[in-house]
Amino acid sequence: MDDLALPLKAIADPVRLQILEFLHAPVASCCSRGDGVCGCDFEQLLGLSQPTVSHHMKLLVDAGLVRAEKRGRWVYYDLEPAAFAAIADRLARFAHAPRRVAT
Amino acid sequence: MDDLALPLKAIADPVRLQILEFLHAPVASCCSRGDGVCGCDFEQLLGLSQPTVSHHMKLLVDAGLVRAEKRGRWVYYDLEPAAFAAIADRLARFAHAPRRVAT
DNA sequence: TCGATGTATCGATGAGCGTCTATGCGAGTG
DNA sequence: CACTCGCATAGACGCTCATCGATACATCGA
Repeated sequence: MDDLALPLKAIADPVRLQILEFLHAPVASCCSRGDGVCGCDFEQLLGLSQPTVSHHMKLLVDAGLVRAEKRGRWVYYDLEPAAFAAIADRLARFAHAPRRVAT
Repeated sequence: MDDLALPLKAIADPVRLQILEFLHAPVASCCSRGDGVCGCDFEQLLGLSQPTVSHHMKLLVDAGLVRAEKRGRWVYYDLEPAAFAAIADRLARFAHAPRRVAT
């Protein structure tokens, strides 16, 4: 119920949605390797400053939606599929309404 | 992509999540009838003022998540199952990552 | 060891949002 | 018709958040 608000708030932002889309299907990258996306790519992709990108990444990681792995000087990001599956399930419940009015 | 932000922002709030939960499985109501929930019920359920409740309802309706039907003096609210199914599908995509890095 | 580079943190600022009180509108009820 | 009641709107206040520049930290290469 309430724990849904945290990850949903993290997703409910155009910038972070774009980040998730890119993590889901990455395109060109300066130092990505196929098993993760380098953080420096987002700076150019989103047209935002580096601190802002770092801020959004922290939110996504704290919400459990994205996994961050530090490899040497870079940080590689990847989606956390289980988190999205859980949220999707919770929302799908509203699509199958029991609609019984108790007294 | 971006059209997801609007409904997600509407859901990503503890108060509105509680409203959705109640619409999904209503309990006691002063004037509900089984095919919708009277707006006056939320005021007491949420412990918020009437204008605040009206504000949240407007957000949910504008996001296409809730349907409002005016019957006489009251307004009855109901979930819009298709909207939640669509959002759940979009989020479920992130749980099934293609993970192909194009150049 | 020193400089370069990627990232995180700090402080400030401006916009957006949730909440309230006060008020207006519409529809029943006496 | 006048009054009541449910709901919507307007304006204001406080808080959160997205964003930036400046700076600190960490790691790699020369």
